[in-house]
Amino acid sequence: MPELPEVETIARSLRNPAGLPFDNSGSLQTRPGIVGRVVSSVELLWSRSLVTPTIEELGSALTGKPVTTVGRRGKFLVIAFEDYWMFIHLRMSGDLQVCPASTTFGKHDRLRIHLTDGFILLFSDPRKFGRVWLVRDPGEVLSGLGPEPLSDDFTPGWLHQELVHRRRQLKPLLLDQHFIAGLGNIYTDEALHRAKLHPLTISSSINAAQADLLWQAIRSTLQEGIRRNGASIDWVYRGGDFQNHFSVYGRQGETCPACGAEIQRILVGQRGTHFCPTCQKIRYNKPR
DNA sequence: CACGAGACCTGTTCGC
DNA sequence: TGCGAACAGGTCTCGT
Repeated sequence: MPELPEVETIARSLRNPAGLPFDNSGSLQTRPGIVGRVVSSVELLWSRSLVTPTIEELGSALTGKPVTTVGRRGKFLVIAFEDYWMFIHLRMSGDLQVCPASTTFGKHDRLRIHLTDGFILLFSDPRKFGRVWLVRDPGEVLSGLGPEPLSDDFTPGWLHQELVHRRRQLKPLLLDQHFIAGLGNIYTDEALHRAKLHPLTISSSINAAQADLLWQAIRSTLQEGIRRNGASIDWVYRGGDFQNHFSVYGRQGETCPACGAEIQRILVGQRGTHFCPTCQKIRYNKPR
């Protein structure tokens, strides 16, 4: 489910003392933030959800400790304590929310962190792909991640150099978290459409102007996703709105909003890939 | 180095 | 209605 904008939305809601008022649907209560709240106990319901340390060590490390800050790095949620960093990756189907302590167990609950003033931080995950780490050194989990696409480290010049430096198809390259941290299947397809680049274009063929367009497309797509509180599709609903503004993702057979041509769906590296065959043509600028 | 296939998982939707 | 297949927002590992 979650890519950068969805994780950012969750991080903001956990940071906001009043909870984030997602939208006007009425189906979501505002959820209180967790910064400053103190851990009273932890429960692990699916052992593989916790990578490190053991659940006993997790409990003794955190009991009595307040949450100091909440953030995000790539698709990782970051929950900081005095001497420890907790990282949570939601993978395909994970979710993180704050519930009243009286909330009964859900079928998909994986980790419950009880807080002293009547709330539980609940990690749930139907598909069990999500993972939680508690470490003293953040590099243990985050080393190897590419730059944050919304940070100042990420520039058109850097992007062009890195694209030309490799010889890979754009779609799998943009999905590679070592290259850029945070893009997933939805936002990659949407960004490539905005940049008018075919997903199978070889990265080394991109010129500076195209790299500049791609840079802008990545930034604007992610920013719009965040502004709309992320995208929610299928049975996992979290209040985001971006799913109603997709240009290509999941729209195979429908018309391109830019040109009216029929959106195509192909498989690239086992991932469904959506694009407009008219707007996004492969051009070889540097054929070899 | 780059790519494809398989693994890890459960739930929903689609096609016959 | 039933049932198997296909598909799902992610990432890792292995073989070529």
